[in-house]
Amino acid sequence: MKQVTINDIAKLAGVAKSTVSRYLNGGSVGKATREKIERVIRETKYEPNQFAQSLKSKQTKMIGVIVPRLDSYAASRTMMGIDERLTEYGYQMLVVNTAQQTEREIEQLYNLAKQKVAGIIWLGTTVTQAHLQAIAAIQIPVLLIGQQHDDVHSLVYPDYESAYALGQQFMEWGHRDIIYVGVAEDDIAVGQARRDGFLRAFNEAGAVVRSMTTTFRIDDAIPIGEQLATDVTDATLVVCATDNIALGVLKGLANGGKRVPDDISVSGFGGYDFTEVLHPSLTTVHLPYRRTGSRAADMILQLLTGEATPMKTFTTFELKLRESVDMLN
Amino acid sequence: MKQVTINDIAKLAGVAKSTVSRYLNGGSVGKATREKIERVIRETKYEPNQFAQSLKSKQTKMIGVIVPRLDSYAASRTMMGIDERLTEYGYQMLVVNTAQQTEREIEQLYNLAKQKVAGIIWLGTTVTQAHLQAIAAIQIPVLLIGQQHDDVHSLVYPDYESAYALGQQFMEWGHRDIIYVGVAEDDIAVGQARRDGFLRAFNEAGAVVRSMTTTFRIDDAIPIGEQLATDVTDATLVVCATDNIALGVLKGLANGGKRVPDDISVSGFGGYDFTEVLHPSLTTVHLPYRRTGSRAADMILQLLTGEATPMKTFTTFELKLRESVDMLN
DNA sequence: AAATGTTGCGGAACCGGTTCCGCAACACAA
DNA sequence: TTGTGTTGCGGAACCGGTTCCGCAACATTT
Repeated sequence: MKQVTINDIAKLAGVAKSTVSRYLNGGSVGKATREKIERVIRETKYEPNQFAQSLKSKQTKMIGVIVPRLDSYAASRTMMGIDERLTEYGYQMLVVNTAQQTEREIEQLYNLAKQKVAGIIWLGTTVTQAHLQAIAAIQIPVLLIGQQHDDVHSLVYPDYESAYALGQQFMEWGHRDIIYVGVAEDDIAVGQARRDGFLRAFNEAGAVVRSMTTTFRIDDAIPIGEQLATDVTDATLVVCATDNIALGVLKGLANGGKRVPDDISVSGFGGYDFTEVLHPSLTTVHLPYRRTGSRAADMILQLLTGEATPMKTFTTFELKLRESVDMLN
Repeated sequence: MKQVTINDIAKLAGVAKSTVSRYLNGGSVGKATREKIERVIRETKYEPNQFAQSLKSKQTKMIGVIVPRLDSYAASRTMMGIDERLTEYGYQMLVVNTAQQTEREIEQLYNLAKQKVAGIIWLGTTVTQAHLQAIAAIQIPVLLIGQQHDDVHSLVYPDYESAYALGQQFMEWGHRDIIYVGVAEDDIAVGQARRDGFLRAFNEAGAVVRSMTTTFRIDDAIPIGEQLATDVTDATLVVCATDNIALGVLKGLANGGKRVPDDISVSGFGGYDFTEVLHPSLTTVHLPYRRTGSRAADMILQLLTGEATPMKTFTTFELKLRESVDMLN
């Protein structure tokens, strides 16, 4: 069960180890020797030691992936997409979790660099100076998903545009008294872009909006729904910044005896699979997480080869207009 | 930006590199030299090269985690738990995805061994001879989660017992005409143990059971629900082998105009978070995925140190009796 | 036939650590 | 003073690859 080394191969084939190495890396090797080496390698099932290789080359066939949470739908789907493509190209995905702590993101950037990953895909929530500094320092291609910054290659969701589009749809359907449930602003994409997209649509139509803030956790949104159920309000629609929030709000409303969409409409954002099988099915924006993961893998691989790659790329989106939002007209 | 090496440290501190190495690994070093080395290391921010270390030691501080799918709730939660604990102990998690293909599990066992992970946590679906052979061959501790086999250390969910308990509860509530929606038998835990647990409870009470089989995908369960909605049947309860199946069945029933639990009851299995916020909230069995992940991390670390560890450990479970199943009496 | 170019291959150095071995310096017991 | 243990440290080998350099053998040109 001992490791077969290049020395063993060399000895068995009766050549120098440098020749074996050259054979493995496509250098010039004569026909006769090539065949000898080939045979020995096949027989011994030789596989090069990756540490020895990396020690010399200062590189690995790994792409680091920094995720804020392991158990978010978006992160899972994105990881699937990344992994799929990476595997095709003989790369491996090294996932590191930051448990939503910004400092850990920075820590992990350095850490991944120490581990000599070939590139890093970063599912970001916010971009700070410390991030940029780290990225500049580590000298490794970094691709940012979900947020944008001029100094980092990024693959971004059209949060603003899709929120605007969905908002316009709601306006068209006659909703004019809206409750918006968002998240804190330090998440630029979700906390700001989505909100601003919606607000623009609402403002353009002259709608009344009441804004509230919660977290990404379902549980925190339930009381908001309950509150809304008891409030005396003329609002016809609750617009939520994520599907999870919508889920909590729906629950809260149900707890308070309100029916959706008969008493009030609710929309989500993100397009989790199961939003379709809810009853009522949830109106939301579908973001192509998985495909985005695949594209991210493609892009980081491109960056590795030094190919020209646009700094910023937008993904598509798709409005899922379903039962949870009523047409008033 | 160049790597600082142990040679640099040795030179700067005016000692031999072996001394530096000894200092780093807790060997005997005099006070004066220790302080010199300490200072130099601090000033240069020296960090040992992991490849060089691994090359010599034939080990890494990584634990491989083999998962069938990256986007399953159970897998995500389990990974969280694993990662949490591993991080505490200075280990890293290397996740590999098998996309539900058994051959890839085996491939990955060998692959992880090649990468010299210290241990492997395997979220299994089925245990074949090829698996056992691989595990024996690679000479690395393997911990199996979710399935069991006498020859492999395993951490297993009480699928049978919890299904039996939940089934008994349903019997107590007076359900006697049951539809069971399960998955294929090649998943021992889900396809067999859960089913058998339920069936035992149903049989003991003399209930009538009709069994159906589907996949783990929500979409595949929808037609089943729809079918059930139109069928002329006296069944009062649909028992599903997973929450996802329950979700699909619920949708199908809703599509067919059936109300849950008024017209018919539905139960799930797994205890996904959002089953609680569904309306109606779903009766299910909660399995402690996250904690199990943490325990798995503990156990694999124990195995590494050669500590005695039981071959088989059961986790707890918790019945979540909620709105989706009616009490008939 | 001599000069020049090409190709195949071996030797040695190197990547950055760890570890074994042996020597020198010192303390302590006899 | 001599002998015996410790302790601290340096030198060298080693882990398993890659790469540079140079030499020999052969092919090609003049």
